[in-house]
Amino acid sequence: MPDRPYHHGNLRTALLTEAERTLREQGIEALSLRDLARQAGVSHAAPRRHFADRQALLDALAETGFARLGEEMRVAIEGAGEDCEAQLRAVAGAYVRFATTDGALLDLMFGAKTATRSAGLRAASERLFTEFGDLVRRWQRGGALPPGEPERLRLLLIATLQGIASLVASDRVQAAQADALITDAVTLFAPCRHP
Amino acid sequence: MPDRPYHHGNLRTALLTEAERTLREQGIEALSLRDLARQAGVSHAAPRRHFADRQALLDALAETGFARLGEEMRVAIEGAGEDCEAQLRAVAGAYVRFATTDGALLDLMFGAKTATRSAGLRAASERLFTEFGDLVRRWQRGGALPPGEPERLRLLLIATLQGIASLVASDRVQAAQADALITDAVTLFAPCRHP
DNA sequence: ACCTGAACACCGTTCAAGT
DNA sequence: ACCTGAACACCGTTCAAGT
Repeated sequence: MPDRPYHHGNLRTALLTEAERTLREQGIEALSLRDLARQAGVSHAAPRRHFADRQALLDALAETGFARLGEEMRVAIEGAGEDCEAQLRAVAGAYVRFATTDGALLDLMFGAKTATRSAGLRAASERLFTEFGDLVRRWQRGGALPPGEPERLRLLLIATLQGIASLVASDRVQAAQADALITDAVTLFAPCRHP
Repeated sequence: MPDRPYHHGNLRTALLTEAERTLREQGIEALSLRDLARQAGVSHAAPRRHFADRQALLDALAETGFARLGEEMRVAIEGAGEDCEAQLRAVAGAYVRFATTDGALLDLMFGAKTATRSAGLRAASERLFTEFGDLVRRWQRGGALPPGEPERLRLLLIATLQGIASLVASDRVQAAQADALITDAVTLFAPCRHP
């Protein structure tokens, strides 16, 4: 008589949750399908039902990463009030916080050739990028960003945030330095304000 | 009678060269010490003399990556003439080219927690960052960058370049888009030129 | 100093079989 | 539909021994 039901019931979610934690605490090298199966209390072959291979699990992790980053950005904006520059600063802060706590996950999200790996991953990534497009247009109207083609400005903004996040995640920039970096970036993007 | 000498003679370099190629052509998942040893014609335990473990090889790869990126930047500057803005554009172009051809290597160079992994890697990374400091000061004098603390501007410039490179390496931005992105970035950094 | 060969524990993946 | 258990090929790492 087994002390757990034959069907786990929620194996896919359990694997992803545990994988995200292992990734955060021990890095990607420590992430193994067999180990995850062990921690979930299923056989090593069970994950195969939910993820075709290890790469599929990593893709799914990146996918949820994009969704969570988007969610945390929205929360940051809501807490920042009406001022566009404050919103921009808040989004940058949320992005940096994400990089600080989940640097290895960010690697999975923006690693080489990640854009076209799976349909779900691409879709999640594009959702975030589309959201940035909306934000850029709003912030242009509010005067926190200079005029110009929103699509081009959007890519430049994402690149800047991702670059700052990359420096933070790789431990080349500390928390205090990151704040200064965000300030400098916001000033740089602000329409013609530097002396 | 062996058809090759007992001592390889140049195993460390041979392993690194082959590893860089495999990384470029097949990605990091395909990189195995045993496979590299096979291709070099030595036993699977031989690489141990030169790299304590797999991570040490990856660190060494990242280290040579920083050296090569610096070298390619210097070459780009020399080919750009005296104009500071042309030099800035050339450096950005070299960085993007590096990201295009060696995206997986760039992941190793800027992945989570890479800054403090080995002394050699940290030193190589700091050499490139120091070089950016010199460039920023020169470009500030030449009018391609706004005045202000060079150390802060340096980080913002590196972040922007690294962010653009990240979008390129992950296939979220194509070559033509990358050119536009560089143009926009140079314009953004140019002292008060946007309308 | 540098490399070999055997050994160990671990992993991803496959597949026939079970519930 | 979901999971098990055995099997296979591969890997990183260790170590006594060889040249």
